[in-house]
Amino acid sequence: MRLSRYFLPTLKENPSEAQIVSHRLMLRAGLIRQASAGIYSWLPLGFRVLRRIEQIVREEQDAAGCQELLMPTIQSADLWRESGRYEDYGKEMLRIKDRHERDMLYGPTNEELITVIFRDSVRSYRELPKLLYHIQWKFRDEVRPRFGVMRGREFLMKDSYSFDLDQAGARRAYNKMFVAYLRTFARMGLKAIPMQADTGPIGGDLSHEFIILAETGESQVYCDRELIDFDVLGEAVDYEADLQPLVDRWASRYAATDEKHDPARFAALPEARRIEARGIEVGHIFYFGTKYSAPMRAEVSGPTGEMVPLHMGSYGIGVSRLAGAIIEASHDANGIVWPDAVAPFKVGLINVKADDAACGKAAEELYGRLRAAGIEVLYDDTEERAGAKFANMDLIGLPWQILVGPRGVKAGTVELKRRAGGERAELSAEAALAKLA
RNA sequence: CGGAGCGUAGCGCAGCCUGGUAGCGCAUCAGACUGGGGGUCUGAGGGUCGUGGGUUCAAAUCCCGCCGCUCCGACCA
Repeated sequence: MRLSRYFLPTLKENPSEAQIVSHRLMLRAGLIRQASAGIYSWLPLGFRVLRRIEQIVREEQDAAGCQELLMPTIQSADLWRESGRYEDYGKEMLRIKDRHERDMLYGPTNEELITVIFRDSVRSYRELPKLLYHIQWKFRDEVRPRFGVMRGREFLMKDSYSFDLDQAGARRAYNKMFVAYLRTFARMGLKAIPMQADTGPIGGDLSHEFIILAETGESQVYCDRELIDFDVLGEAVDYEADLQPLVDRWASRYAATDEKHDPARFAALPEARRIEARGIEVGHIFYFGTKYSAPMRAEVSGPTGEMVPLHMGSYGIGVSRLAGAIIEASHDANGIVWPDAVAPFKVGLINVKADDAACGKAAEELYGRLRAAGIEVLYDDTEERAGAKFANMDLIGLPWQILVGPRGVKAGTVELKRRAGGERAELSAEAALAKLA
């Protein structure tokens, strides 16, 4: 993509409404624009990031045997009256009326709808277990939206739902999601730590929040430092095998949010291993048993012929929140530092001297070769001065930069710069291509 | 839902207290000089001062209502 043609409105100064670093950088780097309080438009560069994140989530859900579907954003109030949550949910639920004065709502979550879909279609235990998910916009009318996309009212969420005959089955589904979540966040370059958590208004008795550590986090968290070095991507996972040992390896270490914090257990850790920090919740998994299936009569015939209410769990990842959370975890004084896996482009190509014919030719040629090699490149072919280009490229945080300048063109080299760490190397265009391929 | 602010050009802000018809920096446009970390000079364009009402000879400025946005707390993915 040529920057001269790309819609990338970056800002030199910090917008006054943005207080935390990820929000400031998302506005400055041209990723998002605010539409109203807690509601954002995603501009081309931001949307690319959002789709990257979404795709990683999707791949890991699919790998764990979860099947994707898509439910609507608007739901009928009747559905929620059936579960009893229409009254309980309070003002956070955006209630609307259609032209026939029917009560509708913009879905804050989808337990009711998925339960009905499942109830109406599945009759026998022999069709279990099932794991379903979708990635859809949600709306929760927060009293106080803040921190940009980290606590918006409208947000993109991946929510999965498991259906099992009994608690043991639900536990297996829970474990699958537990492991899938570890892998999902690790692939995005995040250290997400599963922590025991309150189940909140959704109910249930088994729940972990996945938290990444960041100064601007909204929750106070406590954990064992060794968790940070656990590697989950290094080993192959067989989702059909017993995942309990892998889950236990994580779950047995101390890690808890404020509400579940046990000072005595925490104090038992050696001091050097105690981490007390702020955290951002990027995922949350629940087992909630028959909380919805019982009142909504979502039952199947069991092995002995009797009707059995389904044991369910739900599993959420804040997809749009992750974009902000990743920036909170990965930035420096000059801007965003995208982890490779979620970067909107892999490399930014800069023609350092816009009016130098030889530079222009070399840059154009390299741009063509990068594209031919299938490498996603944003090519700054504008007339800006070198300094402005560098600052802008650092701001948007692509993992690699290639600088084509008069010095290198003479010597037959380009400069390859790693955004994270800032290491630079002078090498031939071929070598740079090989390194990025 | 309690408390506190803010709304003036695309962005960041001054002017308001003490009323006299709007200004600065950046950005934009034109030209020149420049050319490896947001450059310099010259010139130009761009604002119903959030909105409705009131006071006044006169309102960005004073008073009242409304709308929007932000921050702290409570709440929450």
